[in-house]
Amino acid sequence: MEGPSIVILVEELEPFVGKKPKVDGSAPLSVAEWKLLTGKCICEVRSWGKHFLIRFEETWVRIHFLMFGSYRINHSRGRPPKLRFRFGKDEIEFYTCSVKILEQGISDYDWSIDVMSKKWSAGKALTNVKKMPKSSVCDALMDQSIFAGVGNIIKNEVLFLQRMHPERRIGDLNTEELKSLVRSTRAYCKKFYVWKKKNILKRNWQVFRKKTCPECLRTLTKKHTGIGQRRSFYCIKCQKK
DNA sequence: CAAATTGTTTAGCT
DNA sequence: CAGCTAAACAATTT
Repeated sequence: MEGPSIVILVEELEPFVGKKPKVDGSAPLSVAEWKLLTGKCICEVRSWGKHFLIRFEETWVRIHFLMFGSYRINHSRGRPPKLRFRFGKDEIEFYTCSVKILEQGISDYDWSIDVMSKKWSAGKALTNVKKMPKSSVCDALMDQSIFAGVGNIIKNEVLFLQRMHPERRIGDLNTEELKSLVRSTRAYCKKFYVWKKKNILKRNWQVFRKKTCPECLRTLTKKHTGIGQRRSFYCIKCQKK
């Protein structure tokens, strides 16, 4: 689940803000931690990168969906959720996710690196990315301390839009190329959000899980790239090293 | 149906 | 100690 999807989740939960759910689930929280959520109302929901954040009065909860996480609103999967909120006839279930109580709240979050945030800063992204000249662009884009919210789909699509090879080194790019990469990443995240909401995300994928380059019709290369060894789909002709 | 995967954390090694 | 690697986790989709 990538950043834009979490923003959509926030919107879907807005109608429940101010309400007091019955809370349960199989998440491994201590008795004391469960107690922090029971009988409390949801005061606020927000996102930071791939983190979904819920404030129960004085307590912040962080849900991270990792690779396989999902959620359902009034449409249970019929297996035990990690976390469940029930409001009268409405229920929300979160599956296969990590659930954490944030002891020190959300004061440590830097909103300026969240690609979906109003406070996002292109300048900061540029400064941060320049600090890792030895890294491949594919790793830089996936670095959550620089581009919080960017995942493997966004990485692949942005690199194709930039006609940039995933294994190019940050240090080999000039400032204009880096600026363009940073801006394109933000822009694509916004598109991802719009397309996902309209349910037309997949049909807009250019290279992710695709076989042929939409530009030259050559067969795309499929390779695990970078330190992260995440799958990259790219065209060796259109995306030069 | 086997394989791949919208991801991160932690332990343990060099 | 910095930096890397393997392992663990987990369930749907292709």
